[in-house]
Amino acid sequence: MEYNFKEIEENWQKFWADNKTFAANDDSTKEKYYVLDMFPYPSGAGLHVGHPLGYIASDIIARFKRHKGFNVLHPMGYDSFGLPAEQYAIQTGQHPKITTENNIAVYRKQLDKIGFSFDWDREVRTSNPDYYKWTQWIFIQIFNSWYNKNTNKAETISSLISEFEANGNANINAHCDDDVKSFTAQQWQTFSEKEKSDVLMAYRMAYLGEAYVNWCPQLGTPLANDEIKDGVSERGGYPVERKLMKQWSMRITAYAQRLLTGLDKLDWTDSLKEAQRNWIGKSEGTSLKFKVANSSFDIEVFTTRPDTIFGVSFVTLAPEHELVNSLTTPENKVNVEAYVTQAKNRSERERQADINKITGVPTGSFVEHPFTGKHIPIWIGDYVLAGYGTGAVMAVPAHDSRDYSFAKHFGLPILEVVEPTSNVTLSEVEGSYDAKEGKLINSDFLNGLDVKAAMKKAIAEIETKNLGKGKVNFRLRDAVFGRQRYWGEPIPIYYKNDIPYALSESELPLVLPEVDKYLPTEDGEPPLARATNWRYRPLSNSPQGGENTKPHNWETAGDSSYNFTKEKAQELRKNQTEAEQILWEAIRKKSLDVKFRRQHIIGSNTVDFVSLETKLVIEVDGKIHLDKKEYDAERTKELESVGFSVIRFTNEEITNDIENVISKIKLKLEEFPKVLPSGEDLGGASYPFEHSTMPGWAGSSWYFLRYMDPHNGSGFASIKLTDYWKQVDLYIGGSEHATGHLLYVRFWTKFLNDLGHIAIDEPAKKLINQGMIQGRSNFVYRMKENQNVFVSKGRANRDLTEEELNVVGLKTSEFDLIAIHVDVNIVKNDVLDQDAFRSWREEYKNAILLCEDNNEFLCSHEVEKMSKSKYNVVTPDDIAEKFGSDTLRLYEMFLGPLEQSKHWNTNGITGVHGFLKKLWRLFYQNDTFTVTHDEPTKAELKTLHKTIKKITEDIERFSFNTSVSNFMICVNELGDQKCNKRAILEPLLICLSPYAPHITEELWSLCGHTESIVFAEFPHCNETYLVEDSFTYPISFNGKMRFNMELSATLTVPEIEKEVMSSEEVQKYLEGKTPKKIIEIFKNS
RNA sequence: GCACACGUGGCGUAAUUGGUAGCCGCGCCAGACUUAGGAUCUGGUCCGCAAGGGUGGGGGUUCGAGUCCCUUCGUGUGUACCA
Repeated sequence: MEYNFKEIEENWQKFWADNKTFAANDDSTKEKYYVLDMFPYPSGAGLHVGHPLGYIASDIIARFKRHKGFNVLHPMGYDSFGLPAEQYAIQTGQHPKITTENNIAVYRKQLDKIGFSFDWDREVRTSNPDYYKWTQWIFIQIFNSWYNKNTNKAETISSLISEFEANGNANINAHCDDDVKSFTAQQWQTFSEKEKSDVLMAYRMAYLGEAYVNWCPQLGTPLANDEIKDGVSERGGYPVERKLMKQWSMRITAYAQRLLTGLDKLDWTDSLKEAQRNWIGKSEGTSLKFKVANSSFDIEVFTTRPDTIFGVSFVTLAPEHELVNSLTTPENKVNVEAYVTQAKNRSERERQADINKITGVPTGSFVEHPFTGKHIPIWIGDYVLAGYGTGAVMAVPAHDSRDYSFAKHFGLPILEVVEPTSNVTLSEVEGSYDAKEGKLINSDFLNGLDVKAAMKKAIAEIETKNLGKGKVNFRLRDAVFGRQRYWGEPIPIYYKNDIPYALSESELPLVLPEVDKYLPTEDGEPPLARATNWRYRPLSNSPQGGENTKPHNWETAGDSSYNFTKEKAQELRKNQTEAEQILWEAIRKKSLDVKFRRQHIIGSNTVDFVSLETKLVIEVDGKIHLDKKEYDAERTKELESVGFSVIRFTNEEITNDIENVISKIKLKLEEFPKVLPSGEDLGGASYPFEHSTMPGWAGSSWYFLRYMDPHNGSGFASIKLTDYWKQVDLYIGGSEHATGHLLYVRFWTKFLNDLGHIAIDEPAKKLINQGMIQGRSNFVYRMKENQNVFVSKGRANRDLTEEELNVVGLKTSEFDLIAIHVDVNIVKNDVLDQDAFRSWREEYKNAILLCEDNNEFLCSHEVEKMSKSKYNVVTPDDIAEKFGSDTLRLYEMFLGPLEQSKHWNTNGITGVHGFLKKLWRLFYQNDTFTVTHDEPTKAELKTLHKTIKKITEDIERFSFNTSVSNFMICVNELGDQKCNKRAILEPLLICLSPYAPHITEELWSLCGHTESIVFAEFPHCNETYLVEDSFTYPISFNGKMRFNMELSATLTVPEIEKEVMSSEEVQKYLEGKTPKKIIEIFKNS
């Protein structure tokens, strides 16, 4: 029987889905194993063959661990907020929600086809209100926290407030804004609410602050540093400029040191850890004050080379430095102002472009050298960054290349203070001598010391003289958290009298509202400002819901679903039950002194009766409610969470004794006195929400936790489950997230750990980067002279024949060619399918193709990124269609080491497919399935156990390409042995099943098993089968192998040596000489 | 510029710790079965007739180096005025 992969794969995929084979168990005695994949953004282009690479690898591990008896958590979901869907929405008006849902459907279909063992019941989507409710909740925790440097932890803001109330901020050692003024407890008490808020803002971990941001006008949003590539936006390639904006930011810098030291205990790739280290950019140095001559100002600089203090020949300030104006002398005023304006407007891109262009102006002021008292000029230069260190440097041109270029350009003095110790002399050094090696010269008390000693002495001297102190600086900046965009999580903040307040937990999720357009408003406000009536209404004192006001926490905020519920409510009002009718008349007649509404919408519920003033809900439970106890309880809980109380009556109670019911209601009303709107809230005052949304990294910074408890309605994940699943044991993802996502997720994990919400402080124990798969594009050459003529690659430089010249319509063979992309799917091994080419596009229908002598048309090729526009996209679906998913899985692994980047090329795929066919054939004889119970031979056992050993080792070191080879060797050997024995083939199927799950399930069930192979125990290697009777020893002379000798494996070392030395061959190579040394090497020794 | 990674047949690659370089697959060559093959199967395939030589180049450590060290060239990735 043929290997019918299509049928087999569809059947087993259905089986796994129907039986929920891969559901992880939250309550298991098995050891847990958590394998996580990179969170995909569902783009419109769907998956190409590069995407599944990591997923296949992680799936192999997940399946392997199941065979090894682990309780495996292997989830998948979508990072479904993001720019592309929004850009598409702007262009087409299509709601990003719809685009996203469609894209997800495509992804899901593609993923299912590859046979991944995901637990789909745990799927999460960051754009789901159920999910982002908790993203918002975490934001509020961060907002309500400050970083205590004494405990080296984030703590809740209430501890800070109590300290302020008791002692002011004198004893507080916090990671906060630099310019916080000190105040006493008495002063704190006198502060207005706004003042208090402003002070707290300087301490909050999530804060609203003025910051220079990388503003991208085209995208209408600021971008984080890691979203900019080469001075333009990573997405779309738009220019980026610097802009001072009020922005939500996160104090990730508080964690800089912990993020750095935490790397040491992580089993992550070195290159990735290195990238994070560089990004955090710790540098130890000294901050040092220079007194400005004839003035009371000091300039504080940061330097890593305090030893070169005597080499300072000028001081440079960043154009944004706060002292620029004060230090500029009248005669320099015009120049300085012009320079500062120009520098401020210079966009990031311009700065990138003329990186070597040196600009600057003198201020006319001078500082005094702290040791010599000499006057040193103060300059302004944009090579000094305002945001790093103190925004000012002491320039030592002889020993810093940037200072050197600046000094050379403006003719400033260069003072040499370090003499190299190596064999170069100072005069031989071109430019500056930056190395931290050498002896100090021209440096007073530092003379003769080497650089290290000089640094220590200089710092000591600086500290005794109270000029400054040792200081550590980080390159890492606080992370900008606000995006002026629509398709993201709303930031759960509203403004009352210009003071930002966070929503309370019960008011979450703050659902993304509907807008008419996905563009900024005319006033440049973010798209959310377009949402009419989207304002905060305090729940405690204003009418909620109803026909005219949409509740602010209306789920999905979709008009359609709101209208649906509203219509439903109207309908119910018209079709009241008998009991409802009786009660309605009663509560209206009996003057209860409060106004009731019937069938009124509160949140996502329609309640039977409600008094909005007293927040009392009356529910009438018909017969149907007998089976809906749980639903009712849930509903009550929900209503209570937004401040309502609920009283229930059955139909019978009402129809039998309405008086009793009314008195019960009266009693209840006394319990809950009327809350009348008062003061500024009278009439249901409302406040504007924050209009910016969260960045893409918000939702992805904690998704690994949500998978542990994806349906939890009362928390982001229960502590019981986060304690059980703990950390991700293996994460496979691309290195492109090194300085973005992977840093932020570590930050949030540490934060949640500080506050005691989770027990771990690092998200993933082990991390592997899968390499990128690049596309391979094909080109055809088109003649410029005659656009209808295409020339095969080998003909490009060859003259045309007489006949061809006629056909083409040229007089001579002189022509120019341009290469144009051609769909790789109509090219095989660079040979063009000519018919397919003609039908590919209308304009090529009558194309003239000048071919090689064998009538083939050859294309040229190039390695490029896979993209639609290059016609080089190969989708996993194409491969699965032609060869099956098992072949695709094996082939992607076979391509090379997981971490290496590679070019997509299907040249070898037939080999892999052939292997599966060979495997299939082992189970069949003359078209009938035949496996015997015969005793396996020694050779067969050796083949099997050798393979088990190799595969186990390979999987454990993530060497998937070599295991595919080993499977091939095994099947080749078993084929030679004509082996069809159950005792051999069944263990082999288990070994192979993580790699090729469908074919192995099929053969496993054909072998008579009724249980899925997924949980079959992985076979163990029995070393005794690997022992040999004899061994072929290689004999080397001077390290070079010359010949082999087969000897019995039972021989002892001296016996072997005797045998070898007495052999004729050895004598031949020795040529009568005596060997100096004889070395025997043994396996595993 | 700096940091990291990587250079092995015609190609993708293998050689876990320094110990027989080239496994497995593609491609290619030859053969079998075939009306036919882009199907299937079998055999061969680093270079050289051989001795021997071969892991980008040069040097070193070692009895022995693809593997370790130095240097140089090339490719890729990340980062960029971070004082």
